[in-house]
Amino acid sequence: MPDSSAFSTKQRILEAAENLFARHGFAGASLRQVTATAQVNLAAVNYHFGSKDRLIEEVFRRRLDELNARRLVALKRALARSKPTLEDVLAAFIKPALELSLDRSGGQAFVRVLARAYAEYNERLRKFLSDNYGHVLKEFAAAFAALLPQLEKEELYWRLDIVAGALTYAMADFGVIKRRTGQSERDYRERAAQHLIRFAAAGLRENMSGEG
Amino acid sequence: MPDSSAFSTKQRILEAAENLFARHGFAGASLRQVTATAQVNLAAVNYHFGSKDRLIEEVFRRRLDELNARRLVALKRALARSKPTLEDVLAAFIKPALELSLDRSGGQAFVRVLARAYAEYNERLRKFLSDNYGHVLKEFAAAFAALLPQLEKEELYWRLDIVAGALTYAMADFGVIKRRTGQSERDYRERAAQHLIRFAAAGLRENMSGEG
DNA sequence: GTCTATATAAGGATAGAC
DNA sequence: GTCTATCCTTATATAGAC
Repeated sequence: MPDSSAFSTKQRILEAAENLFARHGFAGASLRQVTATAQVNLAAVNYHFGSKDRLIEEVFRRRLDELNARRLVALKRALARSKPTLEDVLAAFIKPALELSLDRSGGQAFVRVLARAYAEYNERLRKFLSDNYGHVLKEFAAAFAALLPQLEKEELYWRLDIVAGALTYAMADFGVIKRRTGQSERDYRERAAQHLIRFAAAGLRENMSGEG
Repeated sequence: MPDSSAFSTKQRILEAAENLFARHGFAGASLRQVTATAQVNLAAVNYHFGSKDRLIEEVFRRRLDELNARRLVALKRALARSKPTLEDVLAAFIKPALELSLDRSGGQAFVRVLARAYAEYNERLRKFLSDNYGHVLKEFAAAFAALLPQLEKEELYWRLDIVAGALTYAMADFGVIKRRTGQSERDYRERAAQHLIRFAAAGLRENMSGEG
């Protein structure tokens, strides 16, 4: 019984990998660091995952399957209202990510891993994410399009790209804001989500046909 | 005369490094790849820069010294107007980056390197950037604060964090927007900058004391 | 399913000739 | 300032015992 924890070897590897990928990137974190942190044998990674690339994919799959399922449920609920607003749709996208980031074990690290992925050009990883989760983004884009019918498609996509960048970084908490003393992590992050939603809604609604 | 180009060994290393760091990240791009791409000897990196870490810093310094100098000049000009607007200050920040991204050699790669840096936790790199260029961000923050006096400081910093994320990713062109056929790179990027400015201005102005 | 041991490649860095 | 050759470390991956 070599384990020093109640979790399985596979689980511990995933958790260690998530943390180290968040801190050092995919290329920067080695399997030796991962297995040492997880307190498992080096060979266990290849036994359970086959390769480093497949370990990376599993780090995403473990969280994204549930995250995106929740987003789609929330989107369906939002659109079922009599008068869904932009804020409703934005919240359907953001709040599941907020909840994930508050998850006791590793959620916060994972949103940083997501931000890393956004900046990666690795084709294998991009294809994996696009193949498995691209349909979620498509559904949200359609919902935004329905709520902003006056916008040309190209205009809408511009704005959604901007929103995506803002979301990715804000959720990953790369910024410089200091928490107020005594403010809980949950309060802080809920404020972050509220700010994001209002900010993004204002930008999406802005009428840009007028000149500035 | 082993060079196959008119540029010096040092220049060629910097350009190759910039490109490879943009595509593969700092850990993901090896010095062997860099020197092979630059068509110089492997040992040249250590001779000219001392180490990989210092090469990374020089990749930043080469572009950021000028970029941030231009930003400060533009900011000074914007604030010298009789009634400077949010859009003026945003443009002072964004347009120099736009110009850089249109630079013939490597500017586009560099804005992607910047986006990589944003996601890095590497303490040495963060300290280097903060020590050398932090004062620029402080000046812009002060200008925004003066234009948005009704906002609490924490509120303002929230929004600037969001803007920073949006800018970083949008300038790095990580999104999915397809260029219209026949649209030049310059036209495309100038549209991007205009969108960013209007979007960010709308979000910064939004009155969040009301409930949504 | 987990271990040790190792194959094999690639990494950063340097010594010393030219 | 540039080269070759090499040191030493670290990397991913696997073979085979338990």
